[in-house]
Amino acid sequence: MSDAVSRPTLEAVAARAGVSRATVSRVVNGGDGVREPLVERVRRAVEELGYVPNQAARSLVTRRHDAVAVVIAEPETRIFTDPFFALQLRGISKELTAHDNQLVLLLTEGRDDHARVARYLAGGHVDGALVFSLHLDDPLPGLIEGAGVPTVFGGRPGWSDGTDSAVYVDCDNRGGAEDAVRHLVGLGRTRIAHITGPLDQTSAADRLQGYRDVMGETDPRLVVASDFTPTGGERAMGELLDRCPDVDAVFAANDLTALGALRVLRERGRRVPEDVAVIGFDDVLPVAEQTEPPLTTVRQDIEEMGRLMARLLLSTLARGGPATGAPSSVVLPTTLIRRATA
Amino acid sequence: MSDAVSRPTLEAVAARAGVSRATVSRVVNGGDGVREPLVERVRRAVEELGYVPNQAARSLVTRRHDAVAVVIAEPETRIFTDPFFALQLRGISKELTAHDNQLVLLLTEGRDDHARVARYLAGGHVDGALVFSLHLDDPLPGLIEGAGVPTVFGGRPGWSDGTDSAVYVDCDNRGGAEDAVRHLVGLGRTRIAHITGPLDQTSAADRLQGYRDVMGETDPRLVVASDFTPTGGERAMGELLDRCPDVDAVFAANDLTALGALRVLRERGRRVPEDVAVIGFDDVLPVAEQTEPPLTTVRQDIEEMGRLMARLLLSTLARGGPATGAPSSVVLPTTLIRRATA
DNA sequence: CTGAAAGCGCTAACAT
DNA sequence: ATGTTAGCGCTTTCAG
Repeated sequence: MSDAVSRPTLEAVAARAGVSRATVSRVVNGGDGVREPLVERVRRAVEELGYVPNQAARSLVTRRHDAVAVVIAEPETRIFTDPFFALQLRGISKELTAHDNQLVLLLTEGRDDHARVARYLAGGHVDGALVFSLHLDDPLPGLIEGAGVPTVFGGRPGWSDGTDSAVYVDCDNRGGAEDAVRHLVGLGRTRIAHITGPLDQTSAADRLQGYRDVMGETDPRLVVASDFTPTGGERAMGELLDRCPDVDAVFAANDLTALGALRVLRERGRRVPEDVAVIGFDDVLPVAEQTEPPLTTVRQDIEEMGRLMARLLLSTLARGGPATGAPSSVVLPTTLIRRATA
Repeated sequence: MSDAVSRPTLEAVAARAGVSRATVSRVVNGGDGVREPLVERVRRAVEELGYVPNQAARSLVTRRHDAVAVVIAEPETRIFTDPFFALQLRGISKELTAHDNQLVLLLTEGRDDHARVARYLAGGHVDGALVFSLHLDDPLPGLIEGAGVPTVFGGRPGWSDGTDSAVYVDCDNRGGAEDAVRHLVGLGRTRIAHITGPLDQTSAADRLQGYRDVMGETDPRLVVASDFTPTGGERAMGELLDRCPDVDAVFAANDLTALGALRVLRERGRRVPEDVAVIGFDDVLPVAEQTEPPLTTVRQDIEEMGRLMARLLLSTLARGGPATGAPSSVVLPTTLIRRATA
């Protein structure tokens, strides 16, 4: 009820414990250099008064907030279809929590929101930022750079300038794609198609590159662009069947796309994997395990990537700025998970 | 880069504009009671220096943070399967953003995290809280009550004491369920089953109640408990078919459950809706529109519920505490969306 | 309408 | 090892 008024201050605790504010502060912040009996007395006073430090006052002097922003700049509705973000968020949340940091979520709905986000980051409300889903033409990285906030990106950023300086966590999209396609080749398939993701994202572009690495020059009609969604996958698969009725394998850019593709294949009476083998990417369990038949896919450890991003950022912050031997980007390996579709 | 050091202060702006700190503060906070020429001068100084107010310093004196916590206490993995939370988050985010408030996300993974959340809320880091997914035996509401932070709940809380005081936003689960079942009855179905959600959540309990309202006394074997997940829906549908092979309609507690049920029905060779009609609940588009056949379901406006929760909380905060004519809970209507399964 | 001054609650030198 | 003191950057009376 009437709380704000009555919150005890350091002063109050000090009075109660019969010590100075400084001593209480020391105890509250770890208790180093304070003798045991005093520590004990202060602890009790804190307990009795239900003292909780005022974060604003603390931040004002330490210039730290123990909070990091998570910026999700997905203009489209993918966030709401793909468990990807939720998983990543969970990893981030776990890691931040373990280090007593708070997660400030910044969702952007479009260009208009970019300025707001930039302003917020520049405002020094948070110690750092974790940024997702950049597209090639995204103005956000520039704005963030300008804000001067330590940042780790989720997925390799695609813009050209200053690429080296950007720290990111990604999975080996290209290598994973190569594995997938090689597997298809090993199965004896010869008309192997690829349904891409949005090619203005590096993850999609890299997977396409992996496909090309293995396939070399192929019938260009075997590559059809899509957008990481089930509906997009359906449309693309439809086109594919129309253009190349003899297709005998499909590497879909992600599991959701594969889901759509499977649906169309079934509708059109193609047996999977007998007539057409299918491989996805991500291994988002609720999707991949539940398709019919269960999806063979390239697994990336999404939650771990989230955790890693947070860890990287926190370690950067701990070193006091990106200057001191900044940690570098991490690219995690992928694994091909064989289920029933290939 | 080296930013924190160089961030200009009110003082700097004041100096540049040739006025006092107080005047700058007034202008920055709306400019009431400052004459136009001065306002203009100050604005320019702010612009030129790129001044951004220090939130910590401001909070220290105003005792406001312009931030609210969103607590998602979903012990299970539902968050990562069901677009429900993402949609709600989006609604909340939009509303908060519109009022210059920040969203602090608190994800809890289990009982251990409860204390942490309670401590955080009690710590006065945020002005209020939006809390989700309470189960009947959840200790969180009590802890939150204790923290003395204005709170709005997502979904009717189920615990018995002090229920009246809790403000929540929910949809008319019972009424929606009644509509669904009545529709099934109108279709001439007589063996209408219900696959429930987790009955320790009021949303699931209320939907079951709605089913009972219409069905009255029925074969108890027609009601089978589940958990809002596709896998749960599969299992439940399987049991149902074993126990009551003559079932001719199913009202599933949510769309994901319906998804699982549809899968099993297809596997077992039952035609939908000819042999068995199916209705879901939620109308989460990516799910409901994409089932085979498209799902008839009870729609609730999830994003709007999120927006409403935020609006309610903010208005409470604006009035300066829950005391002054606190806004009361809101229950939104539902609509039956007829697609192909019933 | 504007300025001067007093803190908000805390940490971090600096003394002791 | 503990206490004293000086702010962190801002808002808000209170004078003028």
